[in-house]
Amino acid sequence: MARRSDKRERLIAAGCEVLYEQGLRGTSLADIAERAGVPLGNVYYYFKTKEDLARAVIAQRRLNIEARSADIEATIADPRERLREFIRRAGEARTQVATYGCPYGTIAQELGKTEGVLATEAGDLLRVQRDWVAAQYEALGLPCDEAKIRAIELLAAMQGTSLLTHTFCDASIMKREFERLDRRIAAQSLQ
Amino acid sequence: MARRSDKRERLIAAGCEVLYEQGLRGTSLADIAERAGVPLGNVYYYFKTKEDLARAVIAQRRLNIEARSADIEATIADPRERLREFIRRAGEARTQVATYGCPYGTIAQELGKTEGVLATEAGDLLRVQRDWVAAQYEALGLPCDEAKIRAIELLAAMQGTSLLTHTFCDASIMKREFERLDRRIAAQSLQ
DNA sequence: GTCTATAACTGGATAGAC
DNA sequence: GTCTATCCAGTTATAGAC
Repeated sequence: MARRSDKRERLIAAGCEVLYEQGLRGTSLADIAERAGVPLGNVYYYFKTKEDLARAVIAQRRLNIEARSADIEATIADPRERLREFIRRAGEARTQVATYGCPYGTIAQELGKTEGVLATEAGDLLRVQRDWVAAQYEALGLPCDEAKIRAIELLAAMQGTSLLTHTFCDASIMKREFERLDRRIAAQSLQ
Repeated sequence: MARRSDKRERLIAAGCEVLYEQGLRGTSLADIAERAGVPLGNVYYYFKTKEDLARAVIAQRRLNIEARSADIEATIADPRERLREFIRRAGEARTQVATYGCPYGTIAQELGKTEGVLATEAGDLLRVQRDWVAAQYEALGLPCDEAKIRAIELLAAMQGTSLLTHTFCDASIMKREFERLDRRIAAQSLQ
């Protein structure tokens, strides 16, 4: 009867967690199956290959990013305040970041090295954020090129801070630097 | 007669390359042995385990960092100019960074996720750079705490830029952002 | 649709000849 | 010291019973 089950969703959710914690190469399908409470062999009914599951996990992460952006857009009208909220929300994850790194940056970096196909989709996780940030800068009156440059500058600061926060296992780094970024945005003149 | 051979050095050199290109988890001992021109089984005469070889590779990277710092110190007296030279030299690798990421940041991030023992030693690659940069800021008259904060801020900008350069495979990002950092240092007032 | 058993393969590590 | 052959554990993936 092709009755529905939530196994597929559970596998994706578990995959999100474990891939974040251990990276793709450090994770076996058995790890994911166990976390999801699904027998190993059953995974292949829902996903043709490990790469296929990874792709679904990345797609889910992307949906999360887009949902967050949409939520900020729906509740805040001023582009500058939107950027500040974007920074503030990212900064909330600092305890997790200190343990596992940025969920988007770490996967983009790991997969960017070798996994040809997945590299692009993982990179999109940063690309969509760059585009959204750039759109806010444009809305603030910057020309398209300059907006994109500023977006990269902001994302780079966030990603680099996350990397050091992770490497030094020190959430206070992220707290301080993200507050600095917030102040910079608040005060920034956009000639 | 225990005659010397350069096999150990070749293995470390090959390991430096391959680990940078593929990450630790993406690299087999066979990969390294092949690149070094050493039979697989022979690797174990020089290194007890794969982790042991990785540790030697990281130690080599650290020596490279320290040699570069020492060289800058020996040729440039002014701390501000030393920092600018530090940024300039790092920026020279931008083509490689666009392909494989920062050799220090990527390994720190990968090993920081799971490898307990190696994580610390990989993290040291960034720690020694932070300390050296902080020492230059101190020499410029900043108190110890503030110098450390500025060092983290600078390294974060460099690391984040490297990550985006890698993810977007675009060396021009690194060129532009590192030049910006250089100008910022040159103009920075240190009250 | 679900699950067990297992095939096929990869990769770290060792034994032992030379 | 050097190298070949091989063991063994873990992992992806499949076959086939239920």
